[in-house]
Amino acid sequence: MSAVTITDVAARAGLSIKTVSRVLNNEPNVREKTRDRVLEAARALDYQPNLSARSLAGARSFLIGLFFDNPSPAYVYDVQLGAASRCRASGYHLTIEPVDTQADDLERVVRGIISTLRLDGVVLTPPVCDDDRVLRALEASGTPYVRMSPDRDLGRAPRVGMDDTRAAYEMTLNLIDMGHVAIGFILGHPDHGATNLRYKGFVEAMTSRGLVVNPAFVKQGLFSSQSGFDCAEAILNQPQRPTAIFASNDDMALGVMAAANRLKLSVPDQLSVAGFDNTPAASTVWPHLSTVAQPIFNMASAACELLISREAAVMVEGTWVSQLMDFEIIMRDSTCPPTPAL
Amino acid sequence: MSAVTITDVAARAGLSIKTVSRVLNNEPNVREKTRDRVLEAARALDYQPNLSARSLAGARSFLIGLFFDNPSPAYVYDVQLGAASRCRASGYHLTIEPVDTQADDLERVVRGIISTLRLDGVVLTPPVCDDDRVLRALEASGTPYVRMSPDRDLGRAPRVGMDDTRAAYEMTLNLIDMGHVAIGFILGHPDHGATNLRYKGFVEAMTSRGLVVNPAFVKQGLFSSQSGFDCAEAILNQPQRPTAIFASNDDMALGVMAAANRLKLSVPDQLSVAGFDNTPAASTVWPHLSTVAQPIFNMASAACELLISREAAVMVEGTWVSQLMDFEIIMRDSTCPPTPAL
DNA sequence: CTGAAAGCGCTTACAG
DNA sequence: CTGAAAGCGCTTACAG
Repeated sequence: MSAVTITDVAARAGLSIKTVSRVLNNEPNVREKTRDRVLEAARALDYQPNLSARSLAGARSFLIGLFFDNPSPAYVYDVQLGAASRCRASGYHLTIEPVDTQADDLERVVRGIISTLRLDGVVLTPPVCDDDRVLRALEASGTPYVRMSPDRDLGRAPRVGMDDTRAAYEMTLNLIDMGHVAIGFILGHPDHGATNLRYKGFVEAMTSRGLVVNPAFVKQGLFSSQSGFDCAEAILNQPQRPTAIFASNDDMALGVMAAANRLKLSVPDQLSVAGFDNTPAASTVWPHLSTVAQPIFNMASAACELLISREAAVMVEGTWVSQLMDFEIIMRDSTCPPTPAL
Repeated sequence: MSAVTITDVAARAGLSIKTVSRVLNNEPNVREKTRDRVLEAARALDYQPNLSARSLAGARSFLIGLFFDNPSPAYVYDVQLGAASRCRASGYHLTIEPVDTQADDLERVVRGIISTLRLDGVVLTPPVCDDDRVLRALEASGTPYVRMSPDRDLGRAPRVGMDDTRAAYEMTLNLIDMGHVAIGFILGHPDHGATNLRYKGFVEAMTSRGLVVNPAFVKQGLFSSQSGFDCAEAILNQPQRPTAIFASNDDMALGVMAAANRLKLSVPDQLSVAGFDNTPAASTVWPHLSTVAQPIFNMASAACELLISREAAVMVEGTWVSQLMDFEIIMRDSTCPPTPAL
């Protein structure tokens, strides 16, 4: 039962608790020698500050909240690892709050969480980051928050993200450089902001290399595996076929591979397939899927960094901080140069 | 900025803060009328108790910790949903603590977390639940904890889990009832307790129906997709082939399907494949995989229940509480009756 | 059934 | 550069 308090440390060091507090909080105006004495006493006693006491007395709770609502588990998991690692480095802890963006009482729930926990900051993942009720509750309470990859209202609050357009652009370029000319594209869900950004990158890459986007090879999907399957069937059941299909997420790409299978088209020899997101399934499926890895871990840890440093709490020159992280293009076995027509 | 405190509520209700505290904590000995007056004042003021203050003054922190180390994201995600929902129902919150069971300073890290946060309880997922250093740190601090599906030392602490043997037994029975007689089995990683339990269920089901387990159809896997692939190749490249293969987890089952594909065996017509775990990939792959769904959400919420009710804190008749939850057998498209030899 | 006092372990002003 | 006092918002004994 460790009941070592700041008083014990002060007694052992022969100093006041205020001085101990100063050292522990890295405040200035402490003599080197005094500092060492405190640190040594704390170590000897294995002192651990009581978060509740710090929180009650001070302005900080050392708690950061992560709000999410059912995006993919793998996404949430990476977010948590990134956020937790940044938090731990500064003595913060992460509380997770699954919320239901469909719920009527969402605003009340969020308000309750914020005020009981006195969170120092909140990280919002899609689609929670685009929910007006959540943002309002946060703003009303004065709780700093950072949005990850928001879709709408980009200037409303601090955010971290990646450049979807450039990523789609580079993936497309990879396909073109392999020799593909006829490339199909499957759009994501029309409600998601990323859908247009990714398509834009695809079109820009094609255009930049003097290739035309064949409208018969572009279909509207919904980000689901089934929609990828349906779109791929529609594309591949035409007299003219593309030699590659770029689906704007991995789930749809898996559907494309299934459709190719059904049509006895072998991947990648007869059809190259590329996805986006680098989900776990991408490296489980056969052949392994070429895809774009989002910097999820880094985005989450950057979000916490902004919260902990309090950069997320202040506007600079009328705008909120906004940070784009580097993605990664991962070429695996589902793509190869097109087989020359025999 | 909501700064409504218990004092405000007391003032509005014309009562002392002690009485307000009694009502809010559901303590006995309060007149019905008084209770109503407090509740109304609290509602009118939109009062939210300050967790830090409650925690500092009282014996509880209203914080439950979830420790995990890199099992599958989908597993962790379900655990979190189950745990968080049970916590929220009682005004508790969940902090997540990714830990590294390979780390040298694991014990120090765990001790630090426990004492700064003053956790009311901890939920441990595999493999953290089998790490002696973590258990020791928890025990030394007197923090109640519940283990989810532990492998070793089952009597050491409270735990929740499922009956792996019976689940494997029932899945095997399903295969047999479809008409399969020659059934292959791929074992899990030798270090995992579930490996033997699942195999036991398989053998018992075969035996109970008077079928023999052909040793040539049983291979040692490692729970990885690649190991499933290798084992399946070994099994299927023999003169005699089983008509069904039961892999003891989904990852290996996906490897089996890939191997079948490579050998031009169509699933399920020429080979039925079953898995275990109901991972997301199981319902993404084509054909959808028949598998066993672990009651992960329920296990996690039961674990929190035990912590919140404090049942996890006391031994009864020399043993810790232990709870087995119901699993679910999910038959999808990767299994069907064997095709009669032509 | 209700309340006045003390105290949980820290940090915040304020002195010196 | 260091410290004594007050107080954060609750709950814990203890009275009545």
